[in-house]
Amino acid sequence: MLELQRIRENKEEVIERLAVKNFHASGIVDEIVSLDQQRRATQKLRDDILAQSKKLAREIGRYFTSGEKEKAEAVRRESLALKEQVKTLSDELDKISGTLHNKLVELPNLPHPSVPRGNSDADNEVVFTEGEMPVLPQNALPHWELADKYKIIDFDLGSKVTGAGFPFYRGKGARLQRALINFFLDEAIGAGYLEYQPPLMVNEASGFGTGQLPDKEGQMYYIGLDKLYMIPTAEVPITNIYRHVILKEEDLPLKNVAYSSCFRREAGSYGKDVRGLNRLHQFDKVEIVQIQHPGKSYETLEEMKAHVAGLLRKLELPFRIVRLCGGDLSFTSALTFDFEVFSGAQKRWLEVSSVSNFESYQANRMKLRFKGADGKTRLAHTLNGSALALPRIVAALLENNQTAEGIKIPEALQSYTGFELID
RNA sequence: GGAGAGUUGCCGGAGUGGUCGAACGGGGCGGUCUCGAAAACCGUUGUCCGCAAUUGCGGACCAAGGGUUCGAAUCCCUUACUCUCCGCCA
Repeated sequence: MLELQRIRENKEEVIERLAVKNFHASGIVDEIVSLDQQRRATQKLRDDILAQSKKLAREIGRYFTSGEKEKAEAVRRESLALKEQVKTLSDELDKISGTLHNKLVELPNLPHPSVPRGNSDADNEVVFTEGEMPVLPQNALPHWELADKYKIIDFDLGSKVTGAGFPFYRGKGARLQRALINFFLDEAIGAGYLEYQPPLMVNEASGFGTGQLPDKEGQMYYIGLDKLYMIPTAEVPITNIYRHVILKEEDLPLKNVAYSSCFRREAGSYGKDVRGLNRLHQFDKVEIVQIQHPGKSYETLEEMKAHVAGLLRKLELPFRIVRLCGGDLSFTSALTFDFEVFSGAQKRWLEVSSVSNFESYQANRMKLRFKGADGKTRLAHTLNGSALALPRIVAALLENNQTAEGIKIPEALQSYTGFELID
């Protein structure tokens, strides 16, 4: 949620910046500014009458205690008239505030000035590339065939037991999952992150806090009986730890890491994008989250990028970093860098991480603040990044490391898997 | 799932209709004292909104939401959560 003051004071800039996200904001911004004016005027009216009414109530109290019942009765009648007015004005104020809030929540976050214009992932800007492209033989297999060949992932069995997009990992496939999770967690802990194991379901307030609700309601699994949402990422529970919290400035930055399964309905996905491990309804991910001082959040974004790059380097995967264009940027993000690994047999780049700065957008929704040295309370900045999501890493590892003898496990991972080869 | 009790400020904990934003204790911050520290003593201590904008004024907030009343932390209703006992259970 954008800060009202910012909209009020920089109306034109807000409209221009949102245009980069292909969001036409002029109408709604005008409405917001006008609703805000109405709200303030109405509150002034109500508060004045309320103050008067409080004064009378105290007077009645005093007359009662001193036994002057007739005087009390007279003032009571006077006060009764005010009551109606207060009620009317309060209802009006609630209505205006509610509408204002609903409008405010419809506005996406402002993109950072460095975000390029564009409509889709085709317009994203490649900012960095590293690693050697795999040279595979003509008959190289895509990962879903390798998974089947070595009997390490069973998609059909998942379909039978649950549905499409819920695979079983088996034998060395299952161990590889565990190894990656532990490797990613250990790396994050080494970089100063505190490990959490979060709940896999969250309530509505948490879904709202990080911005999944109401925007992406249809993308989450919902347990109606208990009104709980399956988490699409650990970002949701981990960031919401700080909902309605005022931190101390010296506590910043807070660095948390969590492994969790993630659940996504992925309504509307189709085709080669969903083949094999490319897109699943349930997958595993290690997520890093930071709460940072507004003046330092972009340094932190760089630090998080460096962390993710380090992981891919250790896994010996060729990768590139992409700056998302306005059209591809999420609703809540100000600046996002995607990490993509090259999957040799599919011959395509697969997104394995998304590192974002949300500035104060999520913090404003969940009222996450910190008290500065000057005693003033300000919104903090929130950031998060996948470090990393497993399925596409596994896809790239399988495809890129396939040999006649089997699939080679990168050295950094061998102490975690306990084997060097999947055969 | 059944029965009962509870949810108050940074923490503990009073307060059952009338200046209660809230006693008292602890903690934090500032000061006195001291070479310094401790102790003691004094003062101070939340968040949000609005008006005026230099210190000022008004309103809201005692789990959340609604109701009764001139007036509610205090009474009523709904929801959430916590605790105790029983049941069930990894």
